Amino acid sequence: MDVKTVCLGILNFGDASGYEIKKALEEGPFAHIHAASYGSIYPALNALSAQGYAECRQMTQDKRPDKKIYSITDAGRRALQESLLVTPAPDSFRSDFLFILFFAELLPPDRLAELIDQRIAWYRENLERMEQCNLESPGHSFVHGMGQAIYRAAAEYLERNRDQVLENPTVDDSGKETTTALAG
Amino acid sequence: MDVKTVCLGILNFGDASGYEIKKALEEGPFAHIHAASYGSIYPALNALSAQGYAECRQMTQDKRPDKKIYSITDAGRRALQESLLVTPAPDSFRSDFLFILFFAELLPPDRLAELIDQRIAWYRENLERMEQCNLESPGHSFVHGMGQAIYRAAAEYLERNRDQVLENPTVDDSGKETTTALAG
DNA sequence: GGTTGCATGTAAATGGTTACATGATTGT
DNA sequence: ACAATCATGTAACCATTTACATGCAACC
Repeated sequence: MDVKTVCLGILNFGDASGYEIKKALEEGPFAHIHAASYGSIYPALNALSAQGYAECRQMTQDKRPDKKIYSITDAGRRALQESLLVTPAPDSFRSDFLFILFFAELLPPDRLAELIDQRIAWYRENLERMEQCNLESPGHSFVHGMGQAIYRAAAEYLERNRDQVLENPTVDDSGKETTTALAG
Repeated sequence: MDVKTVCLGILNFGDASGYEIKKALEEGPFAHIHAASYGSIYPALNALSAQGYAECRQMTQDKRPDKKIYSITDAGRRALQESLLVTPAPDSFRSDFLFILFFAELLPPDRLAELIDQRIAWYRENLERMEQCNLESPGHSFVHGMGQAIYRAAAEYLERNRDQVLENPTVDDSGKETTTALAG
């Protein structure tokens, strides 16, 4: 699912500019599903226009820079519908946080505590923002609810196990022999 | 957190070959934290050796291709510890599944059901595999437990809400005017 | 006077993945 | 006979990010 398809999907919800698409992807309804930078959004919108999947009208604004509002076309709607039918690629997930946590024993305990507390705060903030959010479609509600369920579980886990991992004394690994223990 | 650092981290757990590192990343203890392909792992291991962060010894095996077993060096351990102290980049997450679900109304109901059921099965399989898994360090247990908590929440959510989203009649969007509704 | 928000865009660099090349062994 | 597992590596390709370029308005 490339940025072009993502933009098309957002346009299917309503007309938008590149700037607004970015916002939808980071704070709006599509937050945490697929991030993208301006460097990929603007070229994607140009490509969509060139293919006839989107139309663009210029908007001169008062006391604001000009805007380019994109609308999805019938061809675009058809293309979107088609791309929704392909087998979805497996989720791609990368977490520096979890990677670092894996080596909890190698971290200064106060740093570990800071890391976990920041993460709890992040989940809580997002949960709050998500709760006061108007849902426009069944699909939106479903995905939104799933996100909340996951964040709630993550936050609760961190809160419950925070002290346990902090109490564990930091292992002094000098002279510790390394054994291959990667299976399972 | 690039593939080089990830390899270094895995080597800190124990000696391994490139092939074994890949396995650790997809089925082993590091599964679902950071994926990588051979095309990035092998060059990373070469770079690690060139920098003196890892050492390599050739292993001629019986009835198997030769192996190159890498070990982390003291310099490598120091480099790893340093990279664990930097502020972690925000998690990067991309889900075709959630993106598609967002447009549940545009999908054939049977396709929607198939998608959700496959996903539930995926979570359940992984949960089972994770339960019968030996944990080697406090960090490992912590991350592992968090992964389980999240997968359990996701699976339960899908099971609870599966029928609700399927019962919702598919909206016929012909002639529906599009309004900008991306905020919040 | 500095930062944030609005607004669009490009070029270079990055950091990967995919496909290819090779080949023995074991299981179906 | 065919697929899968083990095992390493390269080169071409790809999508996307980062940094740069520009500029006005509002707020503190």
